[in-house]
Amino acid sequence: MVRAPCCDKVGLKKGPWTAQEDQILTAYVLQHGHGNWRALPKQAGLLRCGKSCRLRWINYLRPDIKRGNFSREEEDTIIEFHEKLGNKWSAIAARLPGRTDNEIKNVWHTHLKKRLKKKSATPDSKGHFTAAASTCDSDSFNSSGKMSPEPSSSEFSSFTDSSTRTMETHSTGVKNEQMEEYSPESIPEIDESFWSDELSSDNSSMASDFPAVADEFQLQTPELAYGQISNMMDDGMEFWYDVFIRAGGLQEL
DNA sequence: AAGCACACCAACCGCGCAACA
DNA sequence: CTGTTGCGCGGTTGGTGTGCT
Repeated sequence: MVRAPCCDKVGLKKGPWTAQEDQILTAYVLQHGHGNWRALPKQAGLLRCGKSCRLRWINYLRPDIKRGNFSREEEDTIIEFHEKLGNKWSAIAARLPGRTDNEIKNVWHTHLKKRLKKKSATPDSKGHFTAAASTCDSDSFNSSGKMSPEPSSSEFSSFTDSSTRTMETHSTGVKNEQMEEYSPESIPEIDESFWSDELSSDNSSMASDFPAVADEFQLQTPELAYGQISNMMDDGMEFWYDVFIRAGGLQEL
């Protein structure tokens, strides 16, 4: 059977999401749940296809999304399960709470594949290193047939670069239309404890305001919901605060 | 300073599958 | 059984930032 592409309707928007669209989608999903993705954009007043909305929500807007650099443990988990499962990114993502299949896929293609190649590289008889045949493919080489440059400072320098940029920009739409309101100095630096489930006493005391949010996202506790939302706010995205309030996530201020 | 190549990642595309009428 | 619909997955693309020459 032949199915028309889901985004073929004239008037449906494609490309990067704007902050306003993010806001509308988030508010709608928080209030009503996603239910039927196909019908959601129409009901929410978005000029997007349901597929696009679903992708945006799953890969970016979900409050339990974990951003920032991958820990060594996470990298090892990805490698381990990729060995077992192959390119089953969703299955691998299921082992890494807060990480999306898309993110894992990107990390694999941009970092871990190279890392494995490097590991599997063996010196030839002249003492030169060549990639093992089993892991060598065309994208190791540029058009002129030379090896792509490896990170210079350390094997994982690109992870640091990646996380820094991720924290600074988040997405094209947010960066362009929302994040510009915040100077880089105004955005607090975020350390590893940012994503920890360990809660401060502050979080615990405030968390009673977040049962609805915790329930909505099947987070373990209201404390966790509060922690995640606080993270967003700390990240300079104050407009999320309004979104959650409007969605009924806060009982009172 | 400008141009180019590369790295990164958000988003799109097409397909397969399951549920349902 | 067949066709339709919706969802989820994996592969791919395109835009943007960064670093090098």
